[in-house]
Amino acid sequence: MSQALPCPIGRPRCSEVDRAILGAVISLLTTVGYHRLSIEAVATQAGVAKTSIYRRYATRDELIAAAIEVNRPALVIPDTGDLWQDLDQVLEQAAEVDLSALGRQTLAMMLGLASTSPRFAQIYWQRYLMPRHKAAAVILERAIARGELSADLNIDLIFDLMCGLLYKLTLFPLETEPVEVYFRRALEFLLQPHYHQPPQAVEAD
Amino acid sequence: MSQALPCPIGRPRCSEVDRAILGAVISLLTTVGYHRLSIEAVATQAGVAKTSIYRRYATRDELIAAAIEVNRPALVIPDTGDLWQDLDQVLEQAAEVDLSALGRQTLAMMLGLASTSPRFAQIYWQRYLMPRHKAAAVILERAIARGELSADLNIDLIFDLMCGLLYKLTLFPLETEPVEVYFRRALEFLLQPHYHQPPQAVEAD
Amino acid sequence: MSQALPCPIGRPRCSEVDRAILGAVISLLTTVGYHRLSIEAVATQAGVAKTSIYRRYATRDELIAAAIEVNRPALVIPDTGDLWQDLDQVLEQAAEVDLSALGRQTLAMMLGLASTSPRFAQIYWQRYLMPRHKAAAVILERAIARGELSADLNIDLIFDLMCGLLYKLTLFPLETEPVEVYFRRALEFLLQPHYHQPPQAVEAD
Amino acid sequence: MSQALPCPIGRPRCSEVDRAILGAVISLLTTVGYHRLSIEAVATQAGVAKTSIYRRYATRDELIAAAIEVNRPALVIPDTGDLWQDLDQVLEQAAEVDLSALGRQTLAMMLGLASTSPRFAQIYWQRYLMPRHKAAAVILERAIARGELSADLNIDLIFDLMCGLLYKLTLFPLETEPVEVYFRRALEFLLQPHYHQPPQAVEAD
DNA sequence: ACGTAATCGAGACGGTACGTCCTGTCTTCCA
DNA sequence: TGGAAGACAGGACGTACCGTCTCGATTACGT
Repeated sequence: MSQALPCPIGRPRCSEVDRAILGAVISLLTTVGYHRLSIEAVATQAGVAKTSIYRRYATRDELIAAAIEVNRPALVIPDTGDLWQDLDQVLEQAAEVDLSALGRQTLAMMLGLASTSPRFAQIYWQRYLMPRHKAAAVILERAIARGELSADLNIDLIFDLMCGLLYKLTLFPLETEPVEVYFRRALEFLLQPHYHQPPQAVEAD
Repeated sequence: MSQALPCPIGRPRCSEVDRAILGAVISLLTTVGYHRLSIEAVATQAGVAKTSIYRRYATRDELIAAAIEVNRPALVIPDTGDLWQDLDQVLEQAAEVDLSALGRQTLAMMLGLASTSPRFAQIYWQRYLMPRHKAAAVILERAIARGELSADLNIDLIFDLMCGLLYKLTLFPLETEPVEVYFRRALEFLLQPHYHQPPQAVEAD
Repeated sequence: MSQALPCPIGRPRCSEVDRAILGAVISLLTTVGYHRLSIEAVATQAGVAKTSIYRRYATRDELIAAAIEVNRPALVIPDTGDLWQDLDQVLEQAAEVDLSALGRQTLAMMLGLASTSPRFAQIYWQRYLMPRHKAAAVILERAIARGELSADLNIDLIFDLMCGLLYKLTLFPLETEPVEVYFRRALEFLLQPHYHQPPQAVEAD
Repeated sequence: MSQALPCPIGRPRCSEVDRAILGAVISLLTTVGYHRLSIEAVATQAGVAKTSIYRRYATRDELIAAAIEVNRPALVIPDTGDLWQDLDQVLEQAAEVDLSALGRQTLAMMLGLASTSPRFAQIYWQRYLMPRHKAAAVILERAIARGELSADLNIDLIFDLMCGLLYKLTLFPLETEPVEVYFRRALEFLLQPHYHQPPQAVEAD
């Protein structure tokens, strides 16, 4: 839409300001959290006028969405040729992203906002969930193609279950064992009924 | 502990006021939602002085927690003698509770607050999760005792997965089919490996 | 009115409480001042229930009036036989009373309240001003009788002038010299035209 | 000092708001009086946000001081060439100012606040007292220069006495005669010892 | 070189809600 | 009945942000 109108008459926006704003948002998100993040504080911390924020973002949520958007990590779909090597790499990425301080803040925030604000839910859905869903599908379908998994696998259901598990563990962290281990066990449990004939592979643990 | 000391010196609190406050909170939660619920509005709607609210609850969150606490539905653990009859009753209860307007509001709120406020997380954990976890355990263990399921069932994992699924579907409602149906399918999928026809399979671990 | 009804059915009032209240008022008057004196604070400091204060005094001003009433210093009218010895004793008394911490507080308070509250003005008038006016009249009339002053002296005017001077100096303290000295000079100036050497001047009026 | 820097960065203050605020203060002072004047009421009556008041004035007293400051009447020093014509004009001005409803309110307030708040005392001293003191000095010195009064006149003392008398009569109004008459008699009494040789001028009354 | 037009800082403005403090009344138990 | 304790409705406090606005100063671009 409106293909980046190339004739921006008037003084162009200072990209320094852009960066300062989003940086301040990230900084404040990790320190005071979503609820206590005020635009006034962002302006102060960024050394920027309030007007410069309101000019760019219509609402507080839009501002925050933009901030976490630029900090969104790249998603790499592994292709090692082996199901579990692929999955382990995915789990590793997830651990990096979702279990950092900012990552947990972000995720928790998303959970809180998704229901309230359809707009937020949509952003999260498009930017986070869809790509990961697609990545999961790619990996699993490759495994099916290789004959590692049976074709009757319900990818959607498994994705939803793992995704929900991430939410559950984000809100109520485990105390007994590292999250990554628990995650892997869950994944093994979910995939186990679908291993193909060479059943001896099941022992892998 | 401190068994409700029965000699509360001074004028006793008016229970009418208690009810008015919590009622107003519930009412406002369903209308304007968590974020826009102001204590001022609660006081007005309840026909009560602001001080009477602050006297009872130290923070807004405590107030809201109390309000949804009293509106918490009773949890009934079914015992029909049949696994799937029990499970269907549980699912039905969950549908009633979690998919009503207030239920979804509440759940979404909890998700959003649990990470922010440890206090909230704890309340939710103790009041909601623990009882349901226990209920699930009871039902499944009865089924195991009856020989319907194999004993190597990982109840915790299955509970976490279902619980997470609830979160996922709360945040991102399905459009393809009713939630209850999807839930049931998930449950079937998770329990399927544990059906107990060939008793000799039990040793596998 | 209602001459101290001697049949106080029920439990008699605890005079300990009376004293505690008035003491707390005086204490708070000198520390936080009139404006910031709250009944709540009086109750706390006196170790007394708010009710016990309201039962005794209808308004805050009444309470304060009562407190400074009991602390009112006795007025002694000197009679040395010499005009200036009498006056010096009066000035000394005034210095003690009006220039102490509590005295200045009280006086300033009275000045501030007299205009606002007719009731306060009346109390001050009756309890403070009238007695002092009378004392002044007694002293000066004795001097006239002794022939030290001429009889055409306008006592009222001189009293008003000295009284006003007290107010003025209370509000705007002198920096150049001690108040007592200034007062004495004022008095000398006011009485000077009335010294009585040539007795034939008396007829002028 | 700091000569009114003419480059006030940021949006300039709306002078309309200034006027509305101070107007409301004056209005409320005359109606409800000093003690019951609430900032909330000022904001409401002025049709202005509370913040706009707090932005300008740090305390309630500062606000009130500013309000009566702008309503301060101009002081005109008469110069008729005759002592008593000058004095009568001054008395007339004083009567107008100090005996109006607002004038009495103001004066009473000043008396009450001067002791409590040094700030208030200073304002009153600089804005009210000093100018009037100077005016008195000018008039009396002119009279001395013209030979109407003797040079040994203690202007400060006479000013203090008259000033104090004003306070006294403000607090305790006369009932026997108009204030102006009493004032004039006091002035005559104070100046009488200083009339110069042509003693026949004394009869002026 | 000069107007046009947008950006940026600073901060005023009308608002809403906050959480605290105090008021004066009341209700309850204990002595 | 008096007194201690404290709940209650209500009012104002002073503060923090909200989102909008009005400024002067700056920075580009097309004449």
